[in-house]
Amino acid sequence: MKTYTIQEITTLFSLSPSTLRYYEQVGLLPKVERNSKKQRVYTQEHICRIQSILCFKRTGLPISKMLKFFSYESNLENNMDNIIQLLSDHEVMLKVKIEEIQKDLLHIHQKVEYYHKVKQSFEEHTEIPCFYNFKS
Amino acid sequence: MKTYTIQEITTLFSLSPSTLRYYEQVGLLPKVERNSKKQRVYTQEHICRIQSILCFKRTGLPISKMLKFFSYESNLENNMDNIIQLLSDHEVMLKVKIEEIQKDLLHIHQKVEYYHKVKQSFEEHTEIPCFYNFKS
DNA sequence: ATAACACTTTAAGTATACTTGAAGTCAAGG
DNA sequence: CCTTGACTTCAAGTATACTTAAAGTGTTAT
Repeated sequence: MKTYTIQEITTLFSLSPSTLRYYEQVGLLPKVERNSKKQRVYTQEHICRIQSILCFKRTGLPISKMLKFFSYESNLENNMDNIIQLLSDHEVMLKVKIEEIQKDLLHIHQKVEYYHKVKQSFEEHTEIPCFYNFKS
Repeated sequence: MKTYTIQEITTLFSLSPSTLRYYEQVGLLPKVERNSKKQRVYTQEHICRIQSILCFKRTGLPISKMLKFFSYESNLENNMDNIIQLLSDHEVMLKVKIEEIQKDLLHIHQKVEYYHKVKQSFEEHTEIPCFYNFKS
């Protein structure tokens, strides 16, 4: 089975060695075996786990909830409802957040456009447009 | 001109009084006038500013950059390009992030579906489906 | 008058997620 | 042999964004 050094993992995921050790320490990564030099040896399993962690991280799931998720996962029979609940909650939260951010993106885009107009008026010595009106 | 107490602002935006004082302290909110009791008196201007702050906050712009933005805004003539740069960078970053999060949302949704299936198989004593395969 | 209430200031504390520093181990190369 | 490089541990430090505690002020209610 193919294995990976900590360096290979850091380049694969743009994570620092410290972060990987930290994730292991807090329990996000399960037991990482060591080679004869006591150095960490990562496997495909770890890679999958890190992908999950980063997916959760990008979407704003805190480490505490990731830990819950993985603990449910490791004892699935007794946590079927818990795991579904946790994931569904996160999914719902995320959908709301995406909607919010998309509205905010529009606002920001309108600000960019506004300042482009202001710049133009400024360069042409014409009138400066009214300030962009924030409507939430 | 209509004015607002700190309490009114907190209920309007679901922010704590401390947060509002903190925002003022770090310079996110410009000079807040006081009444005879030395209590803060907020105006429509502050409300607009808070809306901007919260928009930036939701989209992940750190306070340090908000401060830059507002300082550029208060001396626009000399910062036309700076303000456009800052906003455009944020806009680009945000678009990338939304795409990322939408992919992640899909993954999470698939996990939810997977565990629903697992639950079903478990209840019906049928076979448990293969683990959902994470493809980034 | 005295207590309650709504604010005030200042400094210190908290949460989250890392990051850094110091000191040590081990195999390989000059 | 001794240095270099890549790791190791463990504890302490950092960044960001608040939050809380302690002590005080001024108007209102009993």
